Amino acid sequence: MQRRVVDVLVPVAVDHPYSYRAPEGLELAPGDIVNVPLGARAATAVVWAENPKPNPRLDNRLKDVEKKLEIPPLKGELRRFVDWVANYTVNPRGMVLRMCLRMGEHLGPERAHIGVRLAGPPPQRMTPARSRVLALLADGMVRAKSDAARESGVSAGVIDGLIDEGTLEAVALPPHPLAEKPNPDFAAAEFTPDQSAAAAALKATLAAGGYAVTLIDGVTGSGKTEVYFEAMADAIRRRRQSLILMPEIALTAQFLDRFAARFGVRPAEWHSELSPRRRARTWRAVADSEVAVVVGARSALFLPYADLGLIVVDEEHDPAYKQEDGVRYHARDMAVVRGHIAGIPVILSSATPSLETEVNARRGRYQRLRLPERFGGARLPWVEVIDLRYERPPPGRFIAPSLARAVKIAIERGEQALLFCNRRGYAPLTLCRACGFRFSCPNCDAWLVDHRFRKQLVCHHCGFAMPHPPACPNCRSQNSFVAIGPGVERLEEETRDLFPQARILVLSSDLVASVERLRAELDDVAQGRFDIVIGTQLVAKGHHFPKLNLVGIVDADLGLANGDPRAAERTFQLLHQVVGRAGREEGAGRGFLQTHQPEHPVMRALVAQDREAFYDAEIAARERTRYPPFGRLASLVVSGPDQHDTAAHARALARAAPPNDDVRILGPAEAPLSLVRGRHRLRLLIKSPRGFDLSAYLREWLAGAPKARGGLKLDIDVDPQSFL
DNA sequence: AGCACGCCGACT
DNA sequence: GTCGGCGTGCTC
Repeated sequence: MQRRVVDVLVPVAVDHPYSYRAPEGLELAPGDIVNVPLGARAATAVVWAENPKPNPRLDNRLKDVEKKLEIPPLKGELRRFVDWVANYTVNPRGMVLRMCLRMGEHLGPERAHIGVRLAGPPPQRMTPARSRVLALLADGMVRAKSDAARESGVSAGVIDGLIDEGTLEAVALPPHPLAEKPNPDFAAAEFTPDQSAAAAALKATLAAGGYAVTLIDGVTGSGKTEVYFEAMADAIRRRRQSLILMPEIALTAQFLDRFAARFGVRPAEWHSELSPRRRARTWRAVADSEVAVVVGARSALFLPYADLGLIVVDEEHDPAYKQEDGVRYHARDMAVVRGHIAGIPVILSSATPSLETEVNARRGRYQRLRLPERFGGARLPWVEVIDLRYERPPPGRFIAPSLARAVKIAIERGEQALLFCNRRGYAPLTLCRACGFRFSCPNCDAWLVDHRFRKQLVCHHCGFAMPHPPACPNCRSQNSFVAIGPGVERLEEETRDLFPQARILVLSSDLVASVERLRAELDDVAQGRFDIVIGTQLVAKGHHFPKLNLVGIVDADLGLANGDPRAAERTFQLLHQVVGRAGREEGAGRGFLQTHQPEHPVMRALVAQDREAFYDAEIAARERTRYPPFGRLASLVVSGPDQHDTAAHARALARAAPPNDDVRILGPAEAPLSLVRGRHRLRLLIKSPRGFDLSAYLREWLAGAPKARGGLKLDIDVDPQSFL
């Protein structure tokens, strides 16, 4: 007897779907989510295709689909996206599918919420706790059991007791929705003429329908968000879903409030810190069209939207959009792909677009909407350079006198100052004054960073930590250690010394106890409860601090030192963003850049506020060197515990590369971090012309290359963003 | 990614 | 003699 066979993509590291028999009476179509036996276990997987003539060689090995889940099927749109991402990033399709199915194993029936209401005579024995409950419920209304307990200050046991006595009645509550429907007309925004024009253009793009990419190119504080909210309002009116991608969802409390101010309710959130239950509910609600707007981190791209109508990528230039482990993908680029596949508009928003996006806008592939002015007439900060070659901070100090004076004036005026230093800890290097010994990580090719708050020397790459030893491990000298270079903790010390009266807050990811705590601290800053904030790049991201009028960049050269082709672009974007924190509301902001190279194009562009000149120069340089977006790159990193084995494998890999006139292979060479977590790393860089199918080339190469085994590992990164 | 199978060191 | 370490390979 012949039974129907379907090809099912399983969420494991295989590229091709497996064939399963459909049990009698089970209708299966592509996209259906099923349970299948897989080896010794069961897996939740997705029917990828019908299979009218299954491979006869598999005949006796075919297993049955166990069951079809009562979940909306994955749309063809999402399945094509999975195929596309897997192919492009050179990953097994199963691993990409797995990202779509990350809803946890909590998709069972919703846990019933129980409510209680007054339903019978008072209990035989009355107690103070019981009377408080009865007083609360005297109005006869239904309350959730947990609410009733909390509001009357009793434990849940008291409520249960009253239910047993028949005084209260338990009633099933309908599950409360994850997110209320946003109201597109809840609050009309007040717009500048530029904003109105941009919003109108976006609405026209939406009305025209179909795929289109629009760049909202507006200075910090110009109200880009409110502009794309108008497009979103239209999407809501059309009853289609919207996705807003954010680089770091944990820090977006203010954003959620702005959304609520415009639409009356908060949007659904999607990020890694959701509890399993909430994750499952959100996933399901997105698939069921119960959620109209999702604000999420990059993984939200892989949600099973019932009817996605608009994608927004906020701060599209942000490096956090690049997923650096597992399936390596760039969420901005994949958002554009998803928009293309779904045939819907994509909005990219930035004050400092990525070079890729800038080039696409200049070529007219993307529509550009400019918002050149700050909302409410606020001016962009005035930026000046402090040339550290001439104006030196005192020995062992990092704040130049003129910056210190500016901070003093700012806090005397009751304004806030931000000192930016993109280095966690106290000092990036500790050495022995007597013998020159430097503390380095035993597992990595990196210095140990002095963290005085934790009282440890810490490796930022592997987490290795050790207490400060009393004497130099090399020469036994006592008290001979010197801290070299600044970190935020050291700046705090210096700042407390300079401004003993000031209220100072240090914001650094390693000092953040929890997301909630961070949100509270950011709120404290916004409320003016601190005078000086010292922070790493944590402070660069979209927070609105009304009283902040002064920004000092302590080490503007920091990001320029490494040999990364994107170093200048990154530094420009980061410093621009940080400086843009100043003067968003009151008065005119000022920014100071402490630098040893004031003539560097990045510094010049920031001081002259001449972004175009910077892009012109950077685009010309990329064009000359054939770096992205004028050529393509992939990186293959071979790593392993033994240096010689690793190097031998990297060389063997290089020898196996198919000859191709379009492709240049550089290396293997020691990767910039040649040792991480005890693993030696060698890198091959593959350069090709724009438009060349690097993914196909890599697949062909790897199919004929020796496999990495014996502790060796190969990491493939198509379009690498960071060279570290 | 799991999970089983398999081949080498320290234990009841 | 077995228990268990994790390296290797397969999953329709």
